[in-house]
Amino acid sequence: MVCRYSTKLLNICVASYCKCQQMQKAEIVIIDGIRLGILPDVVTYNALVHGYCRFGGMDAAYSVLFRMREAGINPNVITYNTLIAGATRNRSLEQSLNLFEEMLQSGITPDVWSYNILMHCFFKLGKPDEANKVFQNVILKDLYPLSTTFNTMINGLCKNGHTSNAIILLKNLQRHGFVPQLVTYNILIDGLCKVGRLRAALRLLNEAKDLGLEPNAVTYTTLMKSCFRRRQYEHGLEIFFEMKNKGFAFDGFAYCTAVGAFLKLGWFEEANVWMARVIKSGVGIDLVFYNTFVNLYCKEGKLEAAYKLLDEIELRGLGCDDYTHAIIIDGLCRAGNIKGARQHLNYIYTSGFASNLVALNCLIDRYCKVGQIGHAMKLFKSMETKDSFTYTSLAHNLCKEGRFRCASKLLLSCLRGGIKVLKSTQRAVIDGLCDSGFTSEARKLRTKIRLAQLFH
DNA sequence: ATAGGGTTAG
Repeated sequence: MVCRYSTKLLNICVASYCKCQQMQKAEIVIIDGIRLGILPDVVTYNALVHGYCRFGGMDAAYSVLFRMREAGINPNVITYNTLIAGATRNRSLEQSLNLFEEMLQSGITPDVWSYNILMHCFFKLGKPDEANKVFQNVILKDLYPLSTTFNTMINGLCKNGHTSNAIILLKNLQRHGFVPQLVTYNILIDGLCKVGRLRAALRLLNEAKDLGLEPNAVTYTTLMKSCFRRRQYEHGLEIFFEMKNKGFAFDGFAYCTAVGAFLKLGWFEEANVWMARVIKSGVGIDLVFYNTFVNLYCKEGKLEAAYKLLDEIELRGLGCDDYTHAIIIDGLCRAGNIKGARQHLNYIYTSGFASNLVALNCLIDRYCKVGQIGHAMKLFKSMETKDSFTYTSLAHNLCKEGRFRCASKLLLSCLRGGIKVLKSTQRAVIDGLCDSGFTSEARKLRTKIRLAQLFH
């Protein structure tokens, strides 16, 4: 009895250390406990698995699974749920599916949470149909869906480009007695903002307020980000300071959003001040925060400092991601070191990274800006996927050189790929064609752009 | 433990 009680205390200790990124201290507490005769149980190991999934990477989490089996403790459904969710969070989606299979084969019966996590994983894989199958399965089985189950569905639909269906689902659920929570509203407000349906988003915000739900930090960050996306910086910053005045506990999300805006505006002093405040405030320093910091150094031209941060990211076991590398390659390009940028690109390819569209776009843009359009075109032709950024960079710079017919051809292939062309790019090419006497070509291009928009 | 944050063109 005494021993059970002690294990409970141990678990509280371990869980709280794991929560605040102090994995080493959590391990020390466990060792001290064993020395005193207090043995860790499933709950202890589950807390460790959870901590490592968040802060130490999946390999560290798997090693806990190994350790607990060695100690004669069997993983339970919570262990697997934590691992599956962790793999999903760490972008190892295939591993999540394998783990689910492994759980079934170990004779562990999945619970509602397992299915929620599985749904979430399918949505992240871009397979809404598979997620929906799981959803139907939960409803048909004798498992009671939780409000989280519905929120996961609504969120997944929004993230997979089916925001309208998400709204329809909400209305249907409401007819069956589902009471949306603030989370539900936050999900839909963000979804609507991202597809540009601002008025609908504000309607939902008011609906939430009418139900007595007070907007929280998530709501504010969502609205702030939506302003920055539309380049309404003043309005976005107003929301940022309103958050502060209302006494919301600032977290990394709000800070990174605001600093991102400062960088876009070129307000480096402001960005530095806020980054210092974040570090002082003691909020968890995660990969997104690091990436924001790397971006700040790159934009200031402090590449040495940026590289030091990359080392720190790896040292902490967070692992640089596509964002980090795109930011550093852009930084090298801006510093005029295209050779270094290409070397870094080769380096990430040999480290097992897939092709990085944003980094390639940065290189193309830089080649154009230094007048090496030939190099830009060569890179362009080697790319399997392109986006609006790729075409915009090339088209504008071709125009600058007076090569309007070439730019026109490019826009047409862009339209064929179903990629939108910015109004300013259209104008640059069409006006250029007109001014250099290719009036009929200009007319043809305009017609084709309009036709493409009709079918969009 | 379902929601918000970080990269590129004009």
